[in-house]
Amino acid sequence: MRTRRDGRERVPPHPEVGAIGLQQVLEALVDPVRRGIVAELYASDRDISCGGFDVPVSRSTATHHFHVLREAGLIRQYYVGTSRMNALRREEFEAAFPGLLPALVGGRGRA
Amino acid sequence: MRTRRDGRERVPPHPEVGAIGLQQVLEALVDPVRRGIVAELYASDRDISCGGFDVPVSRSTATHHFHVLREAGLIRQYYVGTSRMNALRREEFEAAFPGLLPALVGGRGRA
DNA sequence: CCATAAGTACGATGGCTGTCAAACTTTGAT
DNA sequence: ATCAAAGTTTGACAGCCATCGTACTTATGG
Repeated sequence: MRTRRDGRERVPPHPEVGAIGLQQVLEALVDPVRRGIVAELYASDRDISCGGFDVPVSRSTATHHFHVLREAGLIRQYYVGTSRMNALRREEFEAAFPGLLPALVGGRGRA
Repeated sequence: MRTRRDGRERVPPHPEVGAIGLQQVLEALVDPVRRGIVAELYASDRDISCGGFDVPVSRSTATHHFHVLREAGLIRQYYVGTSRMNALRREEFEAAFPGLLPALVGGRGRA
């Protein structure tokens, strides 16, 4: 279905990575749960549904984290059936913040 | 003087960078005031006293920020007279967290 | 049509932390 | 000896945010 009862789009808008500041990105990635989500996506070559992550929080909290990550330009979300898929915005993000993702969720350096 | 009334050393101990986790580092660098301090040190080729930074907070708050940065292994502090000098632990930190400092306080990428 | 699966939205809550002012300490200069 | 400069420490406070449970929505399968 295209429109919903409350009028909101089912897939919320994604900001352009170029319009996002480093502060917002850091506030997103300082949370270990969110960093874990991004790390899983970074290490994977395919998109992952919200329920497909190994997160130690409730579903509603997980939704909150995905929201923050989306608003920070780190992930793109789209629906497949009832599942919401998450894709890492790799190249866009790397262009805007060079070296940041590798340094934070790449394998090199201390954890 | 070497020992103080309360017995504490005037220069508190500095942790080894190898004993610090990424989580602690990010919690230190997510604060814009602290990131500004580190950015000033990163762009400078000499150490800077606590009062020599351009920070928009009170002295006691600044002290708190320097404390956090020191505990996160980002700076080394030593006294010169009444002034407390701050040195960026550049190489040590780069070895432990490759690329992180340049990505966060280096000039490249979005602010 | 009904049940189930997968998320979302909303309110409430608890803990953390950045902030400041005030009092204090140490050092250096007069 | 005093005084000023530079930081520190402590306590208090306000705002934020991660978390959860509950209720709700949407889509799919029988």
